[in-house]
Amino acid sequence: MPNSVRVRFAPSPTGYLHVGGARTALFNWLYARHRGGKFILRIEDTDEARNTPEARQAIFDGMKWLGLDWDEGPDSGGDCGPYFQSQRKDIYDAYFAKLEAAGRVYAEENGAMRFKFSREPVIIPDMVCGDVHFAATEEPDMTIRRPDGSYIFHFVNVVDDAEMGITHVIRGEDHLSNTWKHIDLFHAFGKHPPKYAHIPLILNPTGSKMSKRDEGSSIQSYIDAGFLPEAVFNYLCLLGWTPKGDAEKLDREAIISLFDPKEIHSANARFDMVKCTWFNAQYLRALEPAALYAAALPFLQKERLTINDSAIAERALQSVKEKVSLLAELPCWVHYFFKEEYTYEDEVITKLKAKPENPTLLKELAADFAALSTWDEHAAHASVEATAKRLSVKPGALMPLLRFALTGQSRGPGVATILVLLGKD
RNA sequence: GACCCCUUCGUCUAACGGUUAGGACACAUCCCUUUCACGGAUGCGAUACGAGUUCGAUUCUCGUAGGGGUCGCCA
Repeated sequence: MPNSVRVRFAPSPTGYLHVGGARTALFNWLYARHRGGKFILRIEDTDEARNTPEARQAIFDGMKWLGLDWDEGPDSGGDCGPYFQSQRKDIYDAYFAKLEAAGRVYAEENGAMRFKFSREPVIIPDMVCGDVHFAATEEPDMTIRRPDGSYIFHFVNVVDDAEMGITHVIRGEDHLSNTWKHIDLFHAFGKHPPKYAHIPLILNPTGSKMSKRDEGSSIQSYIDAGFLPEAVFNYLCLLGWTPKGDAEKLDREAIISLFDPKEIHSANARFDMVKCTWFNAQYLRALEPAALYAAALPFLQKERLTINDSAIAERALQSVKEKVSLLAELPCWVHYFFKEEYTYEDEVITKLKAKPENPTLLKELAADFAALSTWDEHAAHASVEATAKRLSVKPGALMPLLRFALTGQSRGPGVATILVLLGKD
């Protein structure tokens, strides 16, 4: 059976890609993929004064990073283009003419054009909120065209949804109060409105709408902090929707098959960076060595660490991956594997100086290491224990000492692992 | 102000009208352990308030309070 679901994400390129917008895109994308329908990206750039190329790029980059590919839209083409509203003036003019012919518009003194509301009660059947009733409005008629001939959001949004054959509008609940205006317009065009699903908003930890200043509001900030896209994808899905069953960590395919917009909650959710970070730690640990290396490499390079041996780097990263939550934390856990000069933590210096016998102990360890014919973790570990026995000290006294001397840090991977990766010399 | 949406542990949430109200994150304690972590175990912790319907309400209805949103020649 041919599937006719067509959904869209329609951001306006006036800032960064916001988490709220990203989740709206995500839910639309999930619904399209779940139903085998089409996901369309449309750029709502009718407000020339506020649009920027950077913002437009941030939308593309953010969506690609999250893996939200669009079937129709910029770079993808499609039968309903162009997908930039700034390039669709002819279509809007034609639709405007229909309204004019029907006597539904009139001019202001300065040339702005208003749409005459039908002023009838409206019921919005919403997949999330149920039937939402609005009494006949007493608001003033709405402006749909500026004096310069450019069109306003409500008008272009409806025209494009009609023109592009959008079947389901999944968008933030902040649009619910305006939806009756859109339905009024659909009727004026002689079209059936699409099905609506108004999804809850993402709130900051204080409980108000996420704004630019809030941590995690920009998708770019996740990229910079070293989040994995699949972790953010997973976490965002769980804000306002719960899949059947107990599992929370679900991959893309599982979520696609489980997703059902009827299960979307109607209450707003607060953003929790701690839990989002926890998801990232989970995904990080599940990474294969090669994948971890690939993901971490840009962060290592950013700290100017030069990798001569990628096999060693893979193993080094592997040895600390369960100690961190974000990729950006990795460099300071592994930097001593990649450079000769590194600073010692104050705490470490203090401890090394605390016991005068330390230099002697280290020399004894080195002597025993030198006698080894094989150099692997097992041999290194056994050697340390033998040294301890020979000197009548606890291995537990030697291990931290070695770590301090070799890494300058008080924490890290197992000492034997460090020894092997660093090399016998 | 008018209208719209919403209200279960601190947070995200589960629960055909019948459960000791479940899980996850966080937090605390313990175990594991050369460090830091991971992992395992245990604990802490909620139905906003008030009525009504019902044998029985987290669940249905109404009211109150609180939170959020919309009322632009922004989107």
